[in-house]
Parts: sequence; C-alpha cells; structure tokens
Amino acid sequence: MPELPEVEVVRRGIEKWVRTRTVESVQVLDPRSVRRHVDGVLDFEESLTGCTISSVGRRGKFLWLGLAGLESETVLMAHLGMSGQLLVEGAEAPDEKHLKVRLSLSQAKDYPDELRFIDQRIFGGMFLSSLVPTKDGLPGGVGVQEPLIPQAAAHIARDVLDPYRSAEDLYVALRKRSTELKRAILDQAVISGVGNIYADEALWQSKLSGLRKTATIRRPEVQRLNEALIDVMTRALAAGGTSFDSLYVNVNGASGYFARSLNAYGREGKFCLRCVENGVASVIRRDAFMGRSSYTCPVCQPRPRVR
DNA sequence: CCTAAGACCTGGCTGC
DNA sequence: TGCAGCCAGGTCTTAG
Repeated sequence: MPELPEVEVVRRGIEKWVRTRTVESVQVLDPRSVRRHVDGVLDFEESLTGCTISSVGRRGKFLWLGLAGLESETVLMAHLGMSGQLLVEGAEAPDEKHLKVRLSLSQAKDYPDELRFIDQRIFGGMFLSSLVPTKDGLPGGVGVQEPLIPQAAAHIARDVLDPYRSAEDLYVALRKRSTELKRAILDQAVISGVGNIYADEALWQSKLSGLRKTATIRRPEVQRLNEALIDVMTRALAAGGTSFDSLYVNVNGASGYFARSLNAYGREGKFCLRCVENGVASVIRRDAFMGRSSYTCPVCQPRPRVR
C-alpha cells in the first residue's frame, strides 16, 4: 500500500531511467486506469506521444513526470492508489497480468525502453494535468525547483518530508479543523503523504490517541507528532518502503521490508513493545475506523474522555 | 463554508 | 468443493 515513502522510492527509482527520454508511443490497456483524464483514452495517448520527460516530481502520494514538447505546461500525473506500480523494463519482458499503461521510450544504450504502469485494484491511475503556480511561491514538491504544482495536486498540503513545511504549519492546520486527530492527519489538505499505516505508527510513536479532538491539541503534542511523522517516514524510506501483500513492489522489483519494524499497525493482540519495556503487559487493540482499522495501545495512547 | 459518508475496484480469505 | 460475502484502502463525489 504505497504511502509517501513508497512513492518517493519509486520517484527516485525511475528518475534516472526516464529523464531526457522521449515517449515514442503510448498504449492504454485498460481505460479505467486513465479515467481521470477527462478528454479520453485517445487524447491521452496522442497528447503524450512525442513528449520528452524532463523531471520526476512528487507531493504526497502524487507523482508526476515533467513534459517538454507540449504547447501548454502539462505534466503526466501518476497515482499508485492501493496497488499501483511503475516499472522500467525492456520491451521483451512479458506483460504483467495487471499491466494497464505502456509508455515506449526512445532508445538509449543499456536503458530499458518501456515505462509500465501496473495496477491490480485500479484505485490508481494516470492522467495529464496542467501546472499552476504554488500558493506560497515556493517549489511545488520534491524533485522540482519551479514554484509550480499540477492542478490536480494543488489542493493538497505540503507533505511530511517537504523541507518547506514546518511543525507550526501542521499546528495551524489541525487547529482549523473540528474533527478527530487521525481523521485530520489522513486528510491530504492538512498534511499530505500520510496513509492508514503510517498514521497509526506516528500516533503510537508520539503517544497520542487518534480519537483526540483537533481543537484540544496543544503545540508540544503537535511537535511530538510532527517529529514522529518525519521519523517514521524517513525510516521507511531508508528501508525502501513498506510492503504487506505482494502488490507493492518497488522499481527494481523488490519488496520493501519496513513492515517488520512496525510497532502498532497489524499488531492486534500483541504486546505493546514500549509498555513491555516499562514492565506493563498491555496489548495492541484494533478498532473499526472510517471503514478501515486503527491499531493502538490502550495504555500509552490514552483515549480522550467521552462526555 | 465545513464534515461525513458513499463509490470506486480486485482478489484473497472466511464461513456455510 | 463451491460460492457468497467480507475486507483492504486513497481520493473523488455527493450528501448533509
């Protein structure tokens, strides 16, 4: 399940293989994977053909390829959704079972000549998006210098690892909301790149309950949460991203292995490792939340009082 | 304006 | 063994 670290692994992984290369042909094998391209499959294929890839940018979980050769400033957006992969492969490699889009690239010595988008659950997709100025005049995301952001990602906040974001930004965004803490950090307009897994990990690490109301959050708590978010994401990135089912595979085809160092997510019924260290035998619990699961320690992440 | 719930998807798993 | 139904989850859309 790609969250920010996995998407950044992909961004770094494909950058050197695709930058400066020209898209010679485009093949959409499943129109559902380009459904966000409002002008249709044919327009997607025709517009992209002949473009040269100039950069690979990212904000949160949105990835984009900068394009030269189009009249207006437009980028190729890619979102991996739940199960998406971007692979750089030779044309001779057999089509993957869930291959959705194939970009054939100009020949380059010792470089594979296809960029493939593979997606089983089709929550992800590709589409073209025009660039708009950033609201703060600062670079649009990781991998880009210009103060431009794809229109389709302009509404989301800077992500956890964005150097132009601060703990105070997070505090301000949280205090503007009137909802629960976990719901808020999963809202990409508050802070981007956080999904269900790393939300639980960062809340556990900062000893905060996701049920806390954002209106009651104090600066020191946000400071702790912010540090935890950065720490969790940084460690996951160093490990090459997390993988649970075999759906997520990084650009080299190898699964990430951060999953084995998770402290909360997926650990229902197991001891809270921090409490055990303190001589307390508390057990991680799972609760339904927004149609998914939340994993928490009932002892070190005290729930707010209900009135 | 805000927040919350529903829809989109497939395939692995569970239970009858 | 077969099959219906549940579950996973990010983001957009719709409802309140």
